Amino acid sequence: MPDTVQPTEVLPRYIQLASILRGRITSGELQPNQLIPSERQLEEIYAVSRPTIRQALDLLERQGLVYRAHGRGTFVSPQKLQKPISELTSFTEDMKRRGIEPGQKLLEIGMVEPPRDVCRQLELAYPHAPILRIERLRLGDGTPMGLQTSYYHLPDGCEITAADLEQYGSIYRLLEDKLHIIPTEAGETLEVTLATPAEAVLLQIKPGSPLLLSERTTYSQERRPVEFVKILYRGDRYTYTAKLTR
Amino acid sequence: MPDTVQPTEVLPRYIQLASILRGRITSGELQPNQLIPSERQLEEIYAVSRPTIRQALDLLERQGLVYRAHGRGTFVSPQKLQKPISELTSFTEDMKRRGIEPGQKLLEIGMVEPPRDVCRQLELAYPHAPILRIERLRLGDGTPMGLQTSYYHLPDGCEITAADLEQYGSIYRLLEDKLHIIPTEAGETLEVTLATPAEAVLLQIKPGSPLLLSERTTYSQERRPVEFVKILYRGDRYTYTAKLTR
DNA sequence: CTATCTATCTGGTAATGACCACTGAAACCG
DNA sequence: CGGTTTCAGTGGTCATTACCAGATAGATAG
Repeated sequence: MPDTVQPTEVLPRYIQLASILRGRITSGELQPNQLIPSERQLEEIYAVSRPTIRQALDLLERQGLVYRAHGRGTFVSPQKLQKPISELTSFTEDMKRRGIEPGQKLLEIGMVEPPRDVCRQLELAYPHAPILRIERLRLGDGTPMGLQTSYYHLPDGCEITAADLEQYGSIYRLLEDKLHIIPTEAGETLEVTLATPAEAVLLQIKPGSPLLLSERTTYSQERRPVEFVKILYRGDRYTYTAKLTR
Repeated sequence: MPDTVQPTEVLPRYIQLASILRGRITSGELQPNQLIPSERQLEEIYAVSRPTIRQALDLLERQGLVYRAHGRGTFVSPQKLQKPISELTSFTEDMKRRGIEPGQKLLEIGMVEPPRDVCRQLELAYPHAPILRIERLRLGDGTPMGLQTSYYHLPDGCEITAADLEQYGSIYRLLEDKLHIIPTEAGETLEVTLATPAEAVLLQIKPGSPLLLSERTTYSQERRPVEFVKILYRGDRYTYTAKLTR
């Protein structure tokens, strides 16, 4: 990691500067609640203007790495909540962050006529021509964690096959790299249900066991609904975590 | 709502401008996906400089009201997700937003020695001197929705009594107005549990019914843990909603 | 010695000017 | 007519300058 801001770099200076400061924080050089150099000092240290400094600090503040106090200075946040803001992650990323080896078992993939509730979430007319449906068993360290059913409404001409899914590993990576669809926003709801016999078999639990049902609609960068996902998590295995800000 | 930006106002201009634009969007004057005036046009319309315009638009973009496309312009977001970002709300606010009349029944209030898990969340030594504990039954339209146990670690000399709670209605309002503690950040986890006999009686459900257990630690503006809350929601009555962004 | 004032830090807001990168449509050329 | 180039307009980045407002410590007056 360079410790100076290079005008020649492709990345904007404020992002470079944010990376440098983030590094100094996560490395432990700057301790929690420690006062960091003032904006005018940073101006001299890194030879960039104050608006740029402020843009970098805005970024770090939104990421929860620093907090500012008018008249006193800018401080390093206690690392506790330095994690994501309210992150949009895939199951795969989520598991890795918890130190659990993610896995999956493809149960079914194909084109189906979307049911009414799915049409509503994806803002489609009902009935609607078949769209992509994927049903997967999600594994954590080899044992079943959840049962996921996803529907994708893709632009015309786009296709996802089982082979693609195999190759990219993550649907999100596939969406981004191949189809240039970048999920940027999602609405999620969580509620409690009880396992049906069929679900119980797949998840290797008793019928009637409590499950955490997550429903998520994901939107592309143009705010079009792209994906609707239902995941049934085993109540005894899974904890949902979020970070809230005001 | 004034439609010009006044330098004399107490509020910063970029916030005034954001309010004006927000009003034009929520009133329906600006339709979803409609192109709004360019930053240079807004500069003339509202007689403020471009950095101020951009600050206002940054705000609206983070709030999900508009989205920007490099080289094309700024557009109104479809209102679907115009709701809060990932809001830090109290049970009271939450219920009101759903159109349900919130209510509560105070079960117990007093100073107790915090158990180990509470100490850990509030970053206190264990054992620790007694701190404030409040146990309440949360009602929605008069029927039990959840059972809430809260612990507060307040600065020396601060006190909360049952009378205070009655007067202010919301603990958060009390914290802000009386103690000048503004909750700004919280970590929340959600998981599934089953009702114990005691809990079942209070919530008027059968023992063993599935519950949604929410645990939240709230931090003040100085990132000190202030509050630790456990809420057991009735699984058949409550749905948790969140908005995620990347 | 205490309480107040003030100088001077801090971050917050704002204007001005400049250049870059991306987009899309009009103008151009084969 | 069809494909290409050009260019004007958009948001993205950055420097410079200025003043305001909250916080704090040292100077000052009581």
